[in-house]
Amino acid sequence: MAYYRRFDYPTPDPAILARLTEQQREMQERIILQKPDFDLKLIAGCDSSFIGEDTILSAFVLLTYPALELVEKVWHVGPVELPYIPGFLAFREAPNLLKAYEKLQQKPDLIMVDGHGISHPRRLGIATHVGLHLNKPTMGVAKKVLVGKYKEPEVTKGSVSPLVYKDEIIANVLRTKDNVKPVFVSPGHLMDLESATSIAMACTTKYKLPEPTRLADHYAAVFKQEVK
DNA sequence: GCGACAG
DNA sequence: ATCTTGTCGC
Repeated sequence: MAYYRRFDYPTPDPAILARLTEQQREMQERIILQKPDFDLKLIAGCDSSFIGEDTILSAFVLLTYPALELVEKVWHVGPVELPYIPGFLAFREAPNLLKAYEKLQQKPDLIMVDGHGISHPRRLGIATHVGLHLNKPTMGVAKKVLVGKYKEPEVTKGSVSPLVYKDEIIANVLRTKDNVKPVFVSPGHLMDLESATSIAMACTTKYKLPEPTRLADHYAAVFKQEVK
């Protein structure tokens, strides 16, 4: 079987990739990056985990802000259509993520997504993709870089360093815990880099991951066990 | 042409 | 993402 670059993923149909790339280019025109005008009271976090090869479980948690108390947690299981392809993660995971979102009784003012926002080759990381679909403020918190270069931030919590791509700052590399690998914070949609960075920091307690993402991660694992 | 590559 | 034990350091 043919493989995609150095990964063990089947080579996707070039025609399909061309279509998805075009779709991202169209969506790119609708991205709005600005200081959010909301009064942040409820913030959501989401994450997905896989159950087998082509079945995904997505979880959403809803927290109060700035107290960060859990008020709701939901999940949804469904099939995935595409293999993982760097740059096209949203087409694989967003559909199921959105179905889980619909199950929330209350809707958040902002959604923190695990993955990148505009720190993507075409500015369409999963956080931006989801924000455009819901017309809702979103921001991304990723554990690894996708594109861009940066200098390692100082090892103390709170240190930041810009992630630069094509002469533009597309994210902030944020140290959320002393001597622990930093996270990459970027605006998704209806959001700006500065706000995203300060909110990520405000949501960080004693762990590396900001609470919305950390709890979504946690419950995704818990729900996964219950489903099995 | 050779690497790099979210989850 | 996922497969997986012990181990080093704060």
